[in-house]
Amino acid sequence: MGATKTEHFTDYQNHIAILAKALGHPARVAIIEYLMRVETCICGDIVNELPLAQATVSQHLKELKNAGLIKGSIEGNTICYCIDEKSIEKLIRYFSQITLELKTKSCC
Amino acid sequence: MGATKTEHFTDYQNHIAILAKALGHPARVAIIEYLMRVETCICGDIVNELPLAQATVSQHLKELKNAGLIKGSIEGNTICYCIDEKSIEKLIRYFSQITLELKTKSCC
DNA sequence: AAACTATATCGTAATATTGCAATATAAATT
DNA sequence: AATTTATATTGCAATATTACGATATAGTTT
Repeated sequence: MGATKTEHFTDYQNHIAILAKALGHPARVAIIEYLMRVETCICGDIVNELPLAQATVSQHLKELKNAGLIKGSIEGNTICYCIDEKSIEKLIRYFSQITLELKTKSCC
Repeated sequence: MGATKTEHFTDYQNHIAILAKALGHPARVAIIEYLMRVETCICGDIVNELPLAQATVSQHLKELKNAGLIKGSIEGNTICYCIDEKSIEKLIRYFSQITLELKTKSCC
């Protein structure tokens, strides 16, 4: 025991959880916000932006990438990381559906 | 080392991360969806809905509650858990802002 | 080619999460 | 009051995450 029992849940539930989990760390939230702010994708600066070691930032970027929240393309020496808008939109749709559904219910 | 360095991030970043982290497990996503679906808050059934032991479900409920995603009110013997709409709306606002900002950028 | 720069990976320690059986608590029913 | 029902807590094992120094990889510059 100890590992998440993903097999008991739907693909959709697992996917939402993966996206949410990737955003479940303030450093990764900060990375997303940084990528949102910068005009160009000069992404090496992410390390300088964050109060974490380069190895740690690289690991966080990897997790965001694995979750599909960002995508990175090699640009010579550097790597250009960008937010994958589609995943953010999926989250918006999901949460919007929840609030919409809640309007029809009378609870607490 | 090993623990998240929350002190280096803003309250807002930490709060978004807390909300996202709470949704970062398929069981908790399933709980939210169940609470969204049911008309009344007969919430003891959550245990029956999920393929997890009662103790595990209780723990997941606690985490959702700590994050502020759900609220529970004691109803005699049972407890009535409900989604806290405000936290979902906060997430919608947050992600909407991100996509809005991205429209003004040209990236990847 | 040697040195430099940017990023990833490895190894590892500290900490957190997941899951559950067993037990505790507390209200409801008999 | 004893039993039942609903939920929470405790304790613990398995696993995952977080963080970082050290090292690897690969493109760039000199």
